[in-house]
Amino acid sequence: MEVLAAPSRREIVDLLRDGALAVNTLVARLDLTQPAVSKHLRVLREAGLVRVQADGRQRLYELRPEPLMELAEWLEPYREMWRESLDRLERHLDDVPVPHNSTGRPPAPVPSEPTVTRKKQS
Amino acid sequence: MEVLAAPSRREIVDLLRDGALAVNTLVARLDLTQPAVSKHLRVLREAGLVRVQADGRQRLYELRPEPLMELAEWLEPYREMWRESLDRLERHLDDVPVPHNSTGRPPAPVPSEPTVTRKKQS
DNA sequence: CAGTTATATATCTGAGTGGTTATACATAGA
DNA sequence: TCTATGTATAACCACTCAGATATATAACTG
Repeated sequence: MEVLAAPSRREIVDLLRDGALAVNTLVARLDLTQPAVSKHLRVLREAGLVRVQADGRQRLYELRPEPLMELAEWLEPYREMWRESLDRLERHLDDVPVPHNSTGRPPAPVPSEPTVTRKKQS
Repeated sequence: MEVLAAPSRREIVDLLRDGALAVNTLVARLDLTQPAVSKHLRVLREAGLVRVQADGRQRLYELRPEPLMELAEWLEPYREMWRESLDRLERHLDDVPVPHNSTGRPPAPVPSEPTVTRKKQS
C-alpha cells in the first residue's frame, strides 16, 4: 500500500488497467520525465504490482492483480462495518426515529434505493 | 490513500475496527509515544477517517467507514480483472484437456503448481 | 487552590522519496 | 560498422514526514 501512496504510481496503475503498455506510452500520457516513469515502474515491479515483458527494445509493463487482491482482502472486514452503517441509515429513513424498539417488524419494502450503490455478493 | 501509506496509521485503523478507543489505549498497544499517536490521529481525522468524541478528559476516536468505501470503489474495476485471472486458471485446471494448436500462443511454461490454493468464497 | 491525568501542540531531526538532468546500456536499422 | 531509439541507472536536490522530546492546554481530584 505504501507503493500506491504516490499519486503518479496510482496513475500508472490506472493506465495499465486496460492492458500492457510500453514505457514511452506511459511517459507520453503522464507528464513526467522518462526516468521518473522508469523509477516508478521499478518500484511497482519490486512490489509485484507489474511484470515486464521485453519486446524488441521496448519493455511492456503489465499489471498483476495479486497485490490488489491483497488490498481488497485487507479491506474486507471494514466492508461489513459500512454495511452496518448503511443499514442503520436505511432504518433511519424508513420508519422515522422511533426511540422504542419495534417488534422485529422488518422495515417496509422500500422500492427505490437512490444513490446507494449496492454491490452484489452472490 | 496517502494517509494509509504509513504502517502505524494502518495499525491504528485496524485497532479501531472493533470500536472507538481513547488515545492512551492506542498508545498502550502501539509502541509509539503519545505525541506520535496524536499526530497520526490528527492526520486521520483531517482525512475523514476517524471522528473524535470527547468523553471527560479522554478523546474517543472512532473509525469512519466512508473513506474506506471510496478505496473499495477505486479497487472495484480491478476486481473484475483478477476474477478473469481466476476464471482462466479454473478453466485451465478443470476442463481444458490440452487443446491442440488452438491459438498461436506458445504453451506458457507452467511450473508444476502444487495444489493451487483456490481462494473463492463460493 | 494545587496536583494529577489525558491529550494536543511546538520544534527539531534524520531518513526517505519523488522529481530532475546526465549518462550508460541495449536493440534496431542504415 | 555507426546512428538512432527505447529504457535503465547514477547522482543530486528539494521537500516531506514519521518519530522523538519538551511543553502547553484542559479536565478531573483532593
